Amino acid sequence: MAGLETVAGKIRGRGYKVTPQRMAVLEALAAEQHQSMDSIRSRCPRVGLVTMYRTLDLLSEIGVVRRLDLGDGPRYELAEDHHHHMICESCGDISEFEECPIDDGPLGDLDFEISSHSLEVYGRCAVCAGGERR
Amino acid sequence: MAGLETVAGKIRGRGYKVTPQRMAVLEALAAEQHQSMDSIRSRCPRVGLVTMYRTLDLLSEIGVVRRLDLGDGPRYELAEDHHHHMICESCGDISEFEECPIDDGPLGDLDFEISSHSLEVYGRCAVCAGGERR
DNA sequence: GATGTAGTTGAAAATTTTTTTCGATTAGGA
DNA sequence: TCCTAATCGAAAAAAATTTTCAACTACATC
Repeated sequence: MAGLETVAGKIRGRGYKVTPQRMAVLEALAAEQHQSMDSIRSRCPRVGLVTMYRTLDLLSEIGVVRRLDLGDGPRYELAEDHHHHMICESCGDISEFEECPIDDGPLGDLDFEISSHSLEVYGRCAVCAGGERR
Repeated sequence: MAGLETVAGKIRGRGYKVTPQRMAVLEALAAEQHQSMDSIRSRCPRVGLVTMYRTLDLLSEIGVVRRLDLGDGPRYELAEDHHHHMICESCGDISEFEECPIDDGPLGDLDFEISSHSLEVYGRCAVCAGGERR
C-alpha cells in the first residue's frame, strides 16, 4: 500500500539521498499511523536521535510525512491518504475517518488560498460512550 | 466583551482562587487571540514562568482557555467564541473565520460522541496570494 | 475585622525535548 | 573504483516544561 519504493524515488528526485536510516524511519512509520516520537524510535533503535529529527523534518518537507498535534506531544504519520482524526478524551484512543466536510462542500468566501487543512474531533469513542450508559 | 468577571466566577465556582496572577494572565489573553507563550509572558512580566504554565493549564482545564497547535509552538486564546484558523504559510499571518462546516452539516455516522473539534486551514492569505500574481 | 488553612506562588533545580557542532562515514554520480 | 557533497551520530548546548518546597495569600469562618 505504501510504496516505499515510490517514496525513495521522491527523496532522490528532490536531490536527497536514500539512506538506510531514512528507509528505516519510513518502515517504522508504515507500521502504524499517528505515532509519537518514542513509538517511532522504538521501531528503529539503530537510527540516532538527531537523525530521527532530521529525517522527520525532511520527510515532512517533501510531503511524505504529516506532523500532527493532537494535544499530547507531536505525532507523525505517512501522508498517504487524506483523513482526519477522532481523539477519545476518555481512553486516549485515536482513530481516523475519511469523511471531509472541507473537500465535500468548500468553505464560503474566506479570501484565502487553501492548500491544506487539518480537522480533529474530540469526544468519546464508541466504547467509552457505550460503557457509560447504552 | 470578555467578561473577566464571569471568568473569575467560573474559577471560584470550581473551587479555585482568583489571584492577581490569574487575572493578569486573563487580561493578557484578552489583548489578542492565539498568542504564543512568549507573547503572553511579555504582557504580564510580573507573573512567574511556573505560574504561567500552571495558570494556562488550569484555565484550559476549566474551558476558559483553548490551547492551539498551529505548527509552530503552542498558542493560547480565550475560548469565548467558536472559530477556526487560517494560517498563511507564506507570511505566517494567522486569522480567524467563523464559518464551521462541522456545526453546519454534521458528519456522517462516525460512531463517536463529539464534544469539540478544531479545524485549521493552511495556505496563502489574500495579501500573499495577491502579491504574486493578481 | 481578625484568624486559620488549603490553595497558590516563584526561585532553583531537575527533566525532557529539540537543535547545534563537527569529525567520521557513505550514497551515488562520474 | 573514485570523489565529493550529503549524511550520520555522539556530545554538548539550548530551549521548553515540570518538580520541589518554603513562603505567601485568598477567602471562608469566626
